[in-house]
Amino acid sequence: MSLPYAILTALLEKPSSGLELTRRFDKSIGYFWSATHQQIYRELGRLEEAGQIRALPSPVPVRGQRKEYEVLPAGREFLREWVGAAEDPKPLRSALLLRMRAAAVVGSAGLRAELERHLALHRAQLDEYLVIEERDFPAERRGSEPDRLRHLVLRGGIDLERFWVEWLTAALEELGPEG
Amino acid sequence: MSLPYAILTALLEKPSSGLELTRRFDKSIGYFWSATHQQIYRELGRLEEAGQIRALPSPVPVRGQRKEYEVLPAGREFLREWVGAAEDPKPLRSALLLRMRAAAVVGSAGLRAELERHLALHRAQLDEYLVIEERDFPAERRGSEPDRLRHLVLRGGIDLERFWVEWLTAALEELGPEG
DNA sequence: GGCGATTCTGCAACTAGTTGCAGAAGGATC
DNA sequence: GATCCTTCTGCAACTAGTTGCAGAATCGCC
Repeated sequence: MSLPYAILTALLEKPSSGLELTRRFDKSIGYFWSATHQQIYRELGRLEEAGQIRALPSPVPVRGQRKEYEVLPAGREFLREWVGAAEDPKPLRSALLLRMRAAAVVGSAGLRAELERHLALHRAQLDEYLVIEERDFPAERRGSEPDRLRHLVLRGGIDLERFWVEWLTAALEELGPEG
Repeated sequence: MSLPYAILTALLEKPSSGLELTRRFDKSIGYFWSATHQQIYRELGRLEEAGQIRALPSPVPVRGQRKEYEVLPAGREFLREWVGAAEDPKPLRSALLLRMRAAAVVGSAGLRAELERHLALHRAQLDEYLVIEERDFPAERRGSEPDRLRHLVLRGGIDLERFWVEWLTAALEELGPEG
């Protein structure tokens, strides 16, 4: 649903082949909209079909050969329209909150270890974000408008991870040593 | 993926028919794992098939007639195991953060109104949660273990909404009056 | 220059979630 | 007692996302 827009954004930031995109979806843009290489290849096909991107001319267009894509004006316009479009937030789906609720009914046996594991994962992700922030958005320099927007996005990621770290910490405290 | 567990939890809290479950998924348990009536009916069928729930005996088992389901011991055990199982957090997918990133590339025209709309929605959800908290978890009373876990879940919802309210407020400030 | 590992692209088949619609039951109204 | 509206259940068809695998190109190594 948002995948085509994610791909257009990524390609505008830098024209890429399918695999390059896949790698960039493992970090950077993928922090906020993840995708597998399969989804990406399929969507590249659709976007090309729709005339929103094109493969840079290459000698032999055969299977197994890398194709670099760039965004066409129609694709840029398509993305521009989406930025201002109305689209309701998707309802929350959190397996972890759900599990806690299940634990209230059938008991919290074994939950503690799992919460600790998630806590470690979220702490790691938070650290990763903080490194990126320090590298790309140093405190002193007040960047351009695009820079400030990108920083805002990263800030969102950071505060979301902080939320999870805090919630998990509180949950572990509440569970006590046995849970 | 988590839907069967959500349904088992809901049915353990109270045996219900498909439609009752659907209504409860529009609030309460559905705040953390939403589902449409279609998903619910299909999953009820599967769970019954698998011997984890059963329809309470009714005179005429025909189409169009309400069926009330209850959880069988196998279903309770199935849920209990899931509570302690290892399951990685799903990567984040936020269309809103993605859009902000797209705005950094193609401009933020029209985005402001959308952010304001989302802000209002998140504020409303937050208020809803706060009313529930006051009703079900008054400050003075320190509840039982299950109560405390349920409160923790609600707290998660509350703090997530607070996060969005704060992020959206910061984003609107950053965008300035034109965006 | 032949061989094996890796890179890059993609097909096929699957599960999860969504949307549109429709039929049966039962109550409300005249 | 016929008609209409609502409730409840469910089928069918769709879109989105995931998983497993496989073929072609390329690169490193001997």
